[in-house]
Amino acid sequence: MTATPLRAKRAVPTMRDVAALAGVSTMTVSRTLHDDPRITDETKQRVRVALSELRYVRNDTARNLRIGRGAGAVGLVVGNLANPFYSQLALGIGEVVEQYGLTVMLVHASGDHNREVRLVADLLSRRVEGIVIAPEGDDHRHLGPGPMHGTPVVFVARPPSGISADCVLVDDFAGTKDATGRLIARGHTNIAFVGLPPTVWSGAERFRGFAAAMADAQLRLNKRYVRYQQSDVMAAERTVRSLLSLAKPPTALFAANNRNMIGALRAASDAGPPIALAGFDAFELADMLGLPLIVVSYDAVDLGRQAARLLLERVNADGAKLPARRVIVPTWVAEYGPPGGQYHLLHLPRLSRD
Amino acid sequence: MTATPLRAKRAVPTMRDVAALAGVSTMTVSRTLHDDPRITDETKQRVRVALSELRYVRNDTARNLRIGRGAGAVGLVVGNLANPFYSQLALGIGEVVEQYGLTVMLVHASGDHNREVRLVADLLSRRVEGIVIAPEGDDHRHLGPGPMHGTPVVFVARPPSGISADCVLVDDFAGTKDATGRLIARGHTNIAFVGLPPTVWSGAERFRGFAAAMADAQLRLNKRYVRYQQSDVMAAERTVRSLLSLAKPPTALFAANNRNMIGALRAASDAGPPIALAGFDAFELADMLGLPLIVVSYDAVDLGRQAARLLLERVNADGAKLPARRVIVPTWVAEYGPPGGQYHLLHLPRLSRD
DNA sequence: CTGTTAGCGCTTTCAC
DNA sequence: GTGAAAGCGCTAACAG
Repeated sequence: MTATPLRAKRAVPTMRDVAALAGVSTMTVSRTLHDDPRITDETKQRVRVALSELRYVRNDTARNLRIGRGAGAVGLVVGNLANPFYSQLALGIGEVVEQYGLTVMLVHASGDHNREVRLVADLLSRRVEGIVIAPEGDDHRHLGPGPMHGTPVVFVARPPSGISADCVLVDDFAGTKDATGRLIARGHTNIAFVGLPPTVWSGAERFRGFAAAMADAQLRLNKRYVRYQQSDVMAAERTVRSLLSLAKPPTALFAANNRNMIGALRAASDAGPPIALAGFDAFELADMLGLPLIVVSYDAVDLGRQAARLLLERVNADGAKLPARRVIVPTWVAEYGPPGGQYHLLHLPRLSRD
Repeated sequence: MTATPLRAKRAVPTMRDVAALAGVSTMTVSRTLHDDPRITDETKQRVRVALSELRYVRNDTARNLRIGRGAGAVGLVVGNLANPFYSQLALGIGEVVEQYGLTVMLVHASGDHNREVRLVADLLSRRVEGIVIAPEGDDHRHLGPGPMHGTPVVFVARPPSGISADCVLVDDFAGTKDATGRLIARGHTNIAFVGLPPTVWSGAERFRGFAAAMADAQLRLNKRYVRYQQSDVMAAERTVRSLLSLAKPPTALFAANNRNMIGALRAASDAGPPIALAGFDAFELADMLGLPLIVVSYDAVDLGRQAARLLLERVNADGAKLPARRVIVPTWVAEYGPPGGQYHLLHLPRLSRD
């Protein structure tokens, strides 16, 4: 009875194994893999047989170390993967970087600044070629050229503060102003704003757009109609419920993002004074709710693509100084209403009915 | 993986630089980083000053090579990141692997088998510690122990075919059977099935659950009510529209996934014979549509967690043979209806119950 | 045409 | 307590 060695931790074959089997040196194997024209076809053939015999897979970790590259990956730091914005972003980035033989290392900061700092350091020690980040907060020192040792960083959705870097932003201001203007055009004057924390850039910009539309129409902002909070469906629902129970409730509101809009929808679906809704971020089935709705959309996948392109330009620039660039992704506004077109009748009763 | 050469020769300091600055050897730097007790506190202090002076970041690529580890990452191969199932999966996996100091390398196969084969080979050459995959098709040879050289693989949502591997599945059969049973309990006998291609496992299982519920109720399957197609909203919409225009249209249908359900909703919202809807996969706002709806849900984040746990056990088992395991994630059924409870009156007029 | 040498940045081993 | 040497798997540079 022969003691068949338990194949414990069968090591992945290296170039040495292939070379030994083919009776050549490792360099010949390496050159065969790169299809170096100087190697004889017969030799190549022998090597290829050994390669497939052993099912050789090149160790890119070792290769990258030798050729002075990093991990051959770009880091993507997102806040909340459950938000479709981030999955679309990842999609767009992956699409572009893949064409350069790079992959995406995805990490999830969960909205925690300290965690983000740790994760960025971690990506750095893994020697990613660059980082795309939607940063938390407005302390971006850990993303500066010093700590990053020149590893390129592209900001998405928020501009860098205190440091200089490329960024790709959404046209938060214009989108919000446009949508708010449409509420006003429908005759609303008492419009609430269910906002994000004003410390986050998009929150501030969207509020600015809201305020600009109001000012253009010579409407004054009612402070009791302006609320801020973390992006959270339940919190938004409570906020909107409290708005609706005011002595003089607003007749319309602008929800500063997807999550707030969903919360507003839930609150508005309860019995209560009717309210017209507008908000930032498209969401599936918006058109199927049978409710009058104004939605600001943008192409998050394209935002990812653009961010990846900026990043790769910088990676390839090889230390040459490019000026910091800022790309603004456009928004558009969609309006949905009930199928019968009984918009005002059904949902804006203050305008034509009651 | 051969692509455009990227050369980014950034001047990240190495241990040699730190050692030189501190006037010690690289070993002392290494030991200081690991807080080796044999190094004097004064020496450590000197090294630490140099470390922070240069903002040293360890090169984990080199470290992993030396200590015989891979990339310190797990590969995640998904079909369609735009599907929330995959983002939730990524979330659960990230949550677990991060506790072991690993990151997630995310790649996107876009439903293309050949692409998937390439991407898996690529992850392998990057020496990921393991792979979680929701594979396309039923040819899983590229994921067998031979090509993978023993790199652990965990299948999600579909079981391995032709090879043995761990997998985490959704209880497609039970969920579908339960939901279909509820349609039957409401008096429906003419029930359509808007299915996935029967070649995908979850498609087959969901159909099996549907058929089992019908058989239990001694109802016969009407072939004209059973349709299959790619998971695509517009295709599903067309399919359901054609079902509704049959001489004798079904009074209810089961949509085999999220995408098909959305398509069915769109078709059913047109003028046409009313139809009761049931389907697989939760979706946001299901409860807000004001439509009678039966939805099969499951916890995709937890599915990711479980997959990651199986994978890590195998990674840590270090070659010891574990038997292939199969975890089934449970489903539950939620029923939604219009707020007024006028369920049948509004949407199932053919029924006289209640 | 093919092989040898050296070294990417780190850590294991052994010497002092 | 600290350092020198060797090598993880690969490839650039130079031999032959």
